[in-house]
Amino acid sequence: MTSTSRRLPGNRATILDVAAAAGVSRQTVTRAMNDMPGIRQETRERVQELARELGYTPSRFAKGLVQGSRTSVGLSIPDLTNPYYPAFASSVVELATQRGWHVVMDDYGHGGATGVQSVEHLAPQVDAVIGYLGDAEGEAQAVLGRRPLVVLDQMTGSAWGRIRFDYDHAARRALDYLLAAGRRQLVYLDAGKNGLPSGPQLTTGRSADPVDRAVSTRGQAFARAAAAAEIPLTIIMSPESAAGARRATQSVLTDRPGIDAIIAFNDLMAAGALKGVADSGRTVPMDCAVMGMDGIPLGELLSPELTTLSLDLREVGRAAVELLDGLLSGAITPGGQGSELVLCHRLIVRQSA
Amino acid sequence: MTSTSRRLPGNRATILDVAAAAGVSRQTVTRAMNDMPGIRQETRERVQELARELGYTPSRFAKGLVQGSRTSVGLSIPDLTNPYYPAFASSVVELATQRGWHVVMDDYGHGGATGVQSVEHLAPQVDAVIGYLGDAEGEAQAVLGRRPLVVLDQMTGSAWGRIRFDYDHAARRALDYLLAAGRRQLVYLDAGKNGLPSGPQLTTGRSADPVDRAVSTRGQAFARAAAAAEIPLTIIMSPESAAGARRATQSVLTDRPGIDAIIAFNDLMAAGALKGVADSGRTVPMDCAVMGMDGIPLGELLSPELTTLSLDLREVGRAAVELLDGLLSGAITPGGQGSELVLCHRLIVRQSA
DNA sequence: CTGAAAGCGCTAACAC
DNA sequence: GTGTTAGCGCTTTCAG
Repeated sequence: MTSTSRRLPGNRATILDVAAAAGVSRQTVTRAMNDMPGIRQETRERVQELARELGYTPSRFAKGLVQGSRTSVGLSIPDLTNPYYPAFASSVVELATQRGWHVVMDDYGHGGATGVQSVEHLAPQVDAVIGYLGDAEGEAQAVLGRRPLVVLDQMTGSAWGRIRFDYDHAARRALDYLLAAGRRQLVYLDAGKNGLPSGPQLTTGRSADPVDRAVSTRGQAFARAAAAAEIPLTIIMSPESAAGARRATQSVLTDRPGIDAIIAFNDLMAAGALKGVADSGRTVPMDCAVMGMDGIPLGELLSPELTTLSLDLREVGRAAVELLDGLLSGAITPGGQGSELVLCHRLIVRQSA
Repeated sequence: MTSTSRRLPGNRATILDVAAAAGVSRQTVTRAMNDMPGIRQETRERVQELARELGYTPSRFAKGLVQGSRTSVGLSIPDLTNPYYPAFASSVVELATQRGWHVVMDDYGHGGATGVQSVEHLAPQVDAVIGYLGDAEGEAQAVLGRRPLVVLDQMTGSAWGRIRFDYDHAARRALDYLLAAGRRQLVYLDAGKNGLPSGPQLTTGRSADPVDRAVSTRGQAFARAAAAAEIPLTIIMSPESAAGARRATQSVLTDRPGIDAIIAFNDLMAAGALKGVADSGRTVPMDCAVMGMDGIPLGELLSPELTTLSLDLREVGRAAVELLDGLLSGAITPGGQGSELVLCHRLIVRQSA
């Protein structure tokens, strides 16, 4: 039996085991392990060697308890599979790391979990949460108690920090551009549950009639903008995926051959729409323009390259981290100055529109 | 001064503060907070109310110390910006969550950090690490001591668990396919530092001459396969990005107009190569085939859709998590049965080759 | 139903 | 240089 196989997996060695093995006090072990002064080099090395043999690893809990550890922030994300989120996460992780924070990631979309459940999962482990929680029914801030929560793209709820996007601005920019380019038969390809192949269609415009509840916040902004511009806008629903968008696009193009512009809920769906338009034998942008929303790098790789309402995800990540930083330090108070930010999309014209 | 503003941000309320405020013992507070039996409903509610007002949150360190918390695993990733990694991470997070594990994510690519540094960063916070560490010079397993490390795509080092990819197999499959399709002038577009616009080129094949050190593991596998098939293969280097690959492709196509197939280091670079070929006025796949490697969803969104050596990232994630699970439970021992897995790529023929 | 005591593993402060 | 003491905030065990 070697010294390394002495203990069972669950039975981790403690500082006392090392101290006993080395015939020193636990304090000496601490000094050796943390490269602290006031210990003879020889002792230090002997203790470190023993620690390694015993497989000793300081308990992060005991250490955290006595030292107060680095702050760790939870990052709650609905779907890492949509390139939007990793791009955002990448930025958050980078900036958090710069501040010495740890990031605990939760991708909650898989098991059909909700944003609030994700926060509940993260809560015991973190000092704060940044997240895209969806339109949470539950109260995520309450779960966190006194620890700050920064939510993105959410209107309701009582999160301490909030980052919103000005979809009305984006919709106006998009419509202005498309209209100026002579587009007249516009479709908004929305993300939603009831996305049957020939799903529900809903036309608005030339009036300020309230839009169907199923329509997303983004879709509603476009409906408002269309109404204001007095042009009709057909809203169709599809699952939030490229494949879903492709099918929905094929189907709407069959139903309404005159369509000359499609605005998609996000870039991923726009990529699907691009395919769908091509499937129908049409050319983008000549026969039909396609516009995305998000500004993820993917857009530049498509052919034709995607015209999109871009968000600069590095800036969004920076905004979230800085807002959280302010909340954590007390420089920003919940509901106070700077606790709510509104970011605007920028229209990036490439080839697809 | 309200009761909620009583304490400073750093000065978190402890269980004793709540107990004092409620006029009960700390044990009663514990019972109230954790929904344990043996407490009157009225007392429970009163304590919970007070706790909320004081912004009391149980210290995760104290709790972990006494209870031994959920295992938390570090996920070390070089670059969330390459869609390959989030696809992998997504799978790992999902499966880890199913097991009740937490995932601490570290995207170490930004600040020019190395994989070993990433592990050092993660180490105080986690019970194990899964990671793409690159070809680490340092010894990451040593940093973790007795806690398991599972590395992917790494030949050297003494990680307890290892998942490798059979690049020789992949290279043979690719070359067989391309050769059968009549391709004769092949280029391997490798990822590497010295990727000048008209960077170093290196031709191999018809002999088993050892390949330049700068060439990646993947590139070397292709060089071996080309030598075995006795066909020449030109290896060029480019930065590991779509933009870099695009430039490198343009430049090699100018230098060597006869090229009829490009195999890229990964799908992201293949996307760039697609653009580069188009830039040069050629058509894919007629004039020049393009083949990627990874099998990320992006490939299906490109035009033409990318033919690629695909890996099924959900399976890779599953393999990593299951290997770690075995290591954690002792079912798999370092260096023993099942501690090293080799996964094979599958050729997915779409449109680009 | 509630309280008091003990101790998780570690480090800070002070002895020796 | 090294050891001793105290205590971080919580839950477990055992008394009341």
